[in-house]
Amino acid sequence: MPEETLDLTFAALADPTRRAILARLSRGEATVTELAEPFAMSQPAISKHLKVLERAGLISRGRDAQRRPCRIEGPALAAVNGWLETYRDIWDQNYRRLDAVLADMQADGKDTTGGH
Amino acid sequence: MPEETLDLTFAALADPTRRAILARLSRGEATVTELAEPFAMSQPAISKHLKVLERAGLISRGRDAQRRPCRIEGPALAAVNGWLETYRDIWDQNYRRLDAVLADMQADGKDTTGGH
DNA sequence: AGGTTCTGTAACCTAATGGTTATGGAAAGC
DNA sequence: GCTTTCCATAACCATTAGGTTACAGAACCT
Repeated sequence: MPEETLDLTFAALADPTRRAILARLSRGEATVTELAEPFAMSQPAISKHLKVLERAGLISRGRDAQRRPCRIEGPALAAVNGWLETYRDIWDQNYRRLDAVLADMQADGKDTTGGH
Repeated sequence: MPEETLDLTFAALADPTRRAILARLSRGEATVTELAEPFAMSQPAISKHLKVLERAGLISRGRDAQRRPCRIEGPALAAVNGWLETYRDIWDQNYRRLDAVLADMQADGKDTTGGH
């Protein structure tokens, strides 16, 4: 909701490595080394990325002995969706078309949706 | 659709000034000076922000004599929504759970979750 | 023609970003 | 107890980002 949170969230999502990490986490929890494995990048680099994602609220970290399993967090993504919703009439063409259809229906009471 | 485009789009959205510009443009076209007016910032700074937004495909610029009217572009925002859609089951679920929690709290203040 | 308005570009500065290597610490395994 | 595994932190480096001031150019207005 706050602007500053959106700053962090969008900034976190602006990196392809971090989006790939989220894609991986969307299929279940994973440890840092598991997350680092697919990338041609050092482990500290991944740790930094995870810190960015955590600060943005996009992931959280638990504890399993030495492991630090990461889990994706929904609310931050929901906030992005919330922001995007305010622009729905702009990007969603179907929404405009529906709007036009509803306007037609209200104009003359005829069913313009049935005769495709 | 391409990863690189998402990079530019998310990065563009990570700045509050640029999101404010988009909010302004969502209510109609505006020139550079019109867009710069609300901000405690120089005009070249706004021009830079507009360049970032344009490179991200979030706005386009027309021509009206010396004016360079800016218009918001839907497809880039639709791309963000498309990316977000692949995570809908994640943030939507949490949304509902939060919703349920809030409903419980508002219902009677009793602990209906069966816990502590 | 000359001045004003609107906008983009260049040069510059500071701070943040994204990567590295080196190191250290906690917990498991032998 | 010693080693190994997993991870974070520190120090450093190059690049990018966001801001500034100064300037230049195009189009309008006398």
